Amino acid sequence: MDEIEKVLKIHNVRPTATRLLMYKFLRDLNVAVTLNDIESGFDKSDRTTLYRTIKTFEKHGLVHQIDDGTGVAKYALDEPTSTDINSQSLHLHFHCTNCNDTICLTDHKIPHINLPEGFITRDMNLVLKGFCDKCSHV
Amino acid sequence: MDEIEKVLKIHNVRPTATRLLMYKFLRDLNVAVTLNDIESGFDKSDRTTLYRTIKTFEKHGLVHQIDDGTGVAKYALDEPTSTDINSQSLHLHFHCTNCNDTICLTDHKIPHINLPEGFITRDMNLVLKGFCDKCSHV
DNA sequence: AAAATTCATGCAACTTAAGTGCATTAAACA
DNA sequence: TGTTTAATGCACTTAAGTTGCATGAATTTT
Repeated sequence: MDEIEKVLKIHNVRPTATRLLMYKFLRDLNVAVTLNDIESGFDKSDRTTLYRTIKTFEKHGLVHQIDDGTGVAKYALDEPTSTDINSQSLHLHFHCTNCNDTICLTDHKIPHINLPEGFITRDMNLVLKGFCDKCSHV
Repeated sequence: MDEIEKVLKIHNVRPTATRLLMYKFLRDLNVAVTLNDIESGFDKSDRTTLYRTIKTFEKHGLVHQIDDGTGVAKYALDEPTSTDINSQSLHLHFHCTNCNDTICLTDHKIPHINLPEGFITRDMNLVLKGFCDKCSHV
């Protein structure tokens, strides 16, 4: 059985053709993608199907959504090694304002923040903006 | 002359009726508001005018836009004491997933992050999510 | 002060992304 | 095989953001 097929099944996602293709598509990139990016990579499939596919992935912990401030949702594969759902979201993201790429800095965790009395933190989102390694020395 | 009128003029914004009202509206809140929130607070004005007004404020450093992950842009007044434009954006924001309020934690700055070689940071956005002080002890 | 210019406002329309309803098709299971 | 459950595709809707253009108000120039 295919490797990707295994991953999907482990996460309780039925391995249909579209899903296998989308997983491969995401895996072969190292940047987060919008639904439009995905759409451009697939000739056949309908936009709605792709939308629902990525949402299915998200619900089952295969991808996480990233809000980089551009106003358009992006998605990136979770680390396959991760067991804890919440640890995924606690890494930070870098958004290059030049090439518009957004990447996961998975080994950069968000530092702890002390909040005022009464505030309970359940999740955090940190996006750094600037020039990525490809765009900084141009 | 009105106090608000002075503030606008200092920032090179002509103090029209709509602008004075919107400034007062924002000042009397302690949460960030969406364009819809603003619209609800004004019977008379047109949506476009309010949109352009808040964008004018933003351009002239009177407000900053906050992206709290809800998908809708929010705005909050800058600290009037600030001289540096960039220091405004470096405080962090808290978004309550219960009441949907988003507030500026102006005296909580974003800690420094060491990035890999080649990355240049120009801006950062940190949003903590969870329960605010009003919603946590319910 | 009148004319000219610049800026603000209001209305309509457009764009883009996100999301839903429903019928059809495919897969899984009893 | 027949039944049920899930996935897909098409059409349509919603919501936020944004622009074009004509009108109205304010500021500047003559």
